[in-house]
Amino acid sequence: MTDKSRTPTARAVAERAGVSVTTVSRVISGQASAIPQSTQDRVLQAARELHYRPNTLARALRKGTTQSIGLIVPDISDAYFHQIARGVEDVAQAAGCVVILANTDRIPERELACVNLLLDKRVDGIVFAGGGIDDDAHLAGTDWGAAKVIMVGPHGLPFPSVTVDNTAAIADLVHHLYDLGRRRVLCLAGRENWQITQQRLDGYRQAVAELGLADDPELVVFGAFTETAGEELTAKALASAGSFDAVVAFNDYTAIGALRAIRDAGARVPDDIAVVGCDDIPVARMVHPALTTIGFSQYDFGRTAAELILDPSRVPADGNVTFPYELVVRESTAHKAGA
Amino acid sequence: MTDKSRTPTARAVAERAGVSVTTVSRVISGQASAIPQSTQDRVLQAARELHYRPNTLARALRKGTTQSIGLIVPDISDAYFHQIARGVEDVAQAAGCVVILANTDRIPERELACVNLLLDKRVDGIVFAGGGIDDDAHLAGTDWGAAKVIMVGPHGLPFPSVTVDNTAAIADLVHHLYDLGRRRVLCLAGRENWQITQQRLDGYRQAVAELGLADDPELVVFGAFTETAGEELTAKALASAGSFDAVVAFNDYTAIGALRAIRDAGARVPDDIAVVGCDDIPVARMVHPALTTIGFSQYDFGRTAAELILDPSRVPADGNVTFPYELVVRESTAHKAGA
DNA sequence: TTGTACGCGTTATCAT
DNA sequence: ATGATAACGCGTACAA
Repeated sequence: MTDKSRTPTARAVAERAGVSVTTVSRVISGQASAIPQSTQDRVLQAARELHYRPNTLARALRKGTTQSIGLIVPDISDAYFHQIARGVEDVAQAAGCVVILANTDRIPERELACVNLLLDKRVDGIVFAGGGIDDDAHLAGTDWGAAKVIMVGPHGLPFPSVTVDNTAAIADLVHHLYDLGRRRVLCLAGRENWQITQQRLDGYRQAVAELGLADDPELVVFGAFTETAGEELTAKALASAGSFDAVVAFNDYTAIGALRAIRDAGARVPDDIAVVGCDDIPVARMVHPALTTIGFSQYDFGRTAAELILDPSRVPADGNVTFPYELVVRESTAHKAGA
Repeated sequence: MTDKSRTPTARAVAERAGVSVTTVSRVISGQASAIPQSTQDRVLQAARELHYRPNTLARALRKGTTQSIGLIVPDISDAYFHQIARGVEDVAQAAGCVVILANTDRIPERELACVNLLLDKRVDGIVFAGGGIDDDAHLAGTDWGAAKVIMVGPHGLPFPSVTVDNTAAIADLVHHLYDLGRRRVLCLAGRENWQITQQRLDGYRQAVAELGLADDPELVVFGAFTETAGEELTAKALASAGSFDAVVAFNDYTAIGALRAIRDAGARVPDDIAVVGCDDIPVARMVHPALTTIGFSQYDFGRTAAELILDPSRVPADGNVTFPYELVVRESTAHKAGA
């Protein structure tokens, strides 16, 4: 009576099929090259009857691979990141892998804690999305073990990454505004210590210099990538800073906040003030006026990152995959009223 | 020279500290009730020097608990579900657990595959979100092993669930439309074989009967919970069905699609046609006109589901946690023009 | 073609 | 207060 009604093991299947556990293992895991069909059938039959499911924990312990990918994001409820998550999960699921999700809120301590948690779970790889904070020193001392790591966005770690040319993208946005007759562009730039902010800020500054736009320090303000932050920063700028005829936000949520602040102040978009965002998350085209922004596929970011983890040989020599982006013009930009 | 530069094990720590692995295990996992501080310090010191991290796989194999929660959703890139995901992950992370994510697209075969994948990973529990399909027969034969399961939304399985009163919620919506003078209400009802659709449809039908509203079969149409489906169904109804002066969509995305179709047809919301959605996802208040809808906290759904998994003793006797909802009135509903 | 036996890294049971 | 040893369930040399 070994039947303690526990979940069946390979041993149980072996007994029932009248073979050894070795044979069971071989049949189940497909290395049955030299096992006659009759034996295989008997094993599979027994396995089916017992509802046998191999214990992936034991297998992982033995083989050193867990068939799992960790996904670290600032916030899964941010549209930018759940598109990435979907891409990672689609690729993983198709490969029989599982995705472990962790949110950091862009807090360095939490980033480190999440990395360690995932590493403890012996994930085969980690997709780290969101871009680096300062120089990512808080993660520099980490022993990543055998885990493959792919970064999504700019960062300060020696791992391959998947990105777009953030600097050029923002520069294009500013050129677009210039072409519409705008000369004073308020910049809602994200947090100053985010690498994504620094890259995009480079684009803003390059374009401002190149086009001879107003270069007023008061026109560059920092804050979170949220609607609330965008609204507050814009309201404050509207009240205190010199006037401006355009807003470039480094994030669509922030731009949507700006839209609201401008409307609440009684000004019109785009007639008085043009507004552009960045990332083209799905809401960008649902708001009113629909948002002009920079579009690229976050879903493909996720897919590609996961594919590189599953097959590191596909990582390009320089360690970077750069995706194209496009300027998506909608209702929130147009020629300046009376110009 | 046992140093093969592999990741250090308890054995390595034991040798360095001059104790046995048993002692190491006790100190590391906190069962050190009877071990003198001096010994503990030596072990902890050695562990720190070697950057020792216990192998959670081995621990899980031995203890039968993985400190992980599976989360099954139709689509993580749907706002409804990523709020839930955030709730689950917040609770899990605080408890030192990890969340494994799986998308099903509401396809029965994928639901089953995801369940099995998670069960193979020996998750301690599964949060199954999205509501049942037909009677959930495709999952009925599953051996859930030791996993605790919590359903989010209506379903056909013998597990506790977290929900709102979907029937009453939709009925309230229809009453609201009635109060505004609307008498012919188009119903965009989700897929006919979803349990969430059936519950909400009950609410629509009850209200229609009670209020004596137009009870035209053509006014009830079925389709996915997407903006596209909402747009197409509404456009078709606008062209073929008798006229209507209101739309009740069982999902905000669907309602947003309706908004677009109505605008494209040259009619005005809410003057000609009032539109309501359900769920109050963040976009609902960002679109124009802002959407009247039923609000409740998906985030709390997620938190609660995770808490019930971590502490099953908190499951109520009847197995159900029902959250309150509220009618959120915005710009998409108002008294009928000329009424 | 199939089986025996060991090890993956931990924790629990019994000793001492 | 501490240690030896046997599991947990599987994969894989090595034998036969």
